[in-house]
Amino acid sequence: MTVSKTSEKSSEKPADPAKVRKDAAEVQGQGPGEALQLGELSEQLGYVLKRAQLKVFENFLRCMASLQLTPAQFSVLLLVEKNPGRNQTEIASTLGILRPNFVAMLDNLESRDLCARIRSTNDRRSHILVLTDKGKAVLARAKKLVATKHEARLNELLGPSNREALLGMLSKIANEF
Amino acid sequence: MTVSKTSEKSSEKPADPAKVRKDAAEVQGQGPGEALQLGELSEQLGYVLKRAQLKVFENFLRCMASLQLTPAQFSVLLLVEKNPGRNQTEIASTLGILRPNFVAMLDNLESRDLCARIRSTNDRRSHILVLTDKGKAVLARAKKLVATKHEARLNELLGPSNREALLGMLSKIANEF
DNA sequence: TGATAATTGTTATGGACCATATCAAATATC
DNA sequence: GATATTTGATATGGTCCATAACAATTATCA
Repeated sequence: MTVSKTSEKSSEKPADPAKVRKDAAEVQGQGPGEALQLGELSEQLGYVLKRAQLKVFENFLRCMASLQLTPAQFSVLLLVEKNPGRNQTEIASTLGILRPNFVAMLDNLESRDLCARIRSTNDRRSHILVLTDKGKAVLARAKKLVATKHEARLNELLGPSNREALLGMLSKIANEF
Repeated sequence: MTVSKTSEKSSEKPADPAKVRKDAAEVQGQGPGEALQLGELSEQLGYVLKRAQLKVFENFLRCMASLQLTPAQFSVLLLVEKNPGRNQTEIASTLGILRPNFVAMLDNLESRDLCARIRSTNDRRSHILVLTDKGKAVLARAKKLVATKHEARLNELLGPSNREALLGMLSKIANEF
């Protein structure tokens, strides 16, 4: 990749490899040799938020290992249980899942006999979604696992009132940001 | 996909399509026709956390549109500025980025003349990372944008003390969960 | 010393997730 | 009844994440 020395749009000096090597030389073998300084990174909301989310999902997956449910799948089952008789578009869109991507997800859940697509009699284009008996049973077990292993862990880490405050602030961000 | 009716491992009744259709019939055209009920979903930490994170990243990208910096790229620049003279493995690992995936990221930043790889004189296997002058300038502008547009938005939404509390709880989750 | 192991940056590759365009069937609109 | 819209589905491409493998270099240690 050849970069013209004078084609930079801005008025800044062009990159000077010699200068960069000189700067780097002053820093060779510097640093305490061990832990890096996070610096302002630990004050960036996005950074901390992302890392917390990864940890929470990781823990969720561990808690659900016996049921083989991902967070997304769990949310689909919860939503279908609460809103039976809705079609794919409605369920997918309220979860922020695009319809094309929802197809494979439902194929998976249906192949495991957790939920079912039924052709609507009102509108024969759409598929009504319902939980199967097995789906209801699995979801019930999943809820118990989440409550006793996952959310309980949160409570012992933050305390119930902090956990409630955290949820409130995150909801506010999710809805009003 | 043919599913044997009797091959289920569990002792539950096999899937009964007629039963499922009957259950679905009771629910055809049900629901208020409009908004779905989120139900327990809005109490699931993982769900709210993920949605908040998406919103925050989305806002971050809008604020940084003029500089074309993603959250991940911003974090790399911040960390290299704070810890000059470290190699790729060190920077990548403290950010939770796997070394193979860090290569393309650095190719990008280097091609834009924001940072540079310098062969270390101590260990000729490793590449020392430093910001270029342009990289330092861009990062300075990025910090200002983040502070005035991004984090300021958070403050006006939550208030400074809540924002601080939120950061503390998220850090706790990220580090101790 | 010299043979072997470990590390660094890199490439290749595959999976998961996300987004867009497009399609046939069914329905809505006019 | 012609046209437009909606629904589920397929194909496809992009991004991010994870693993295996490789050459160059350095560390280990017999």
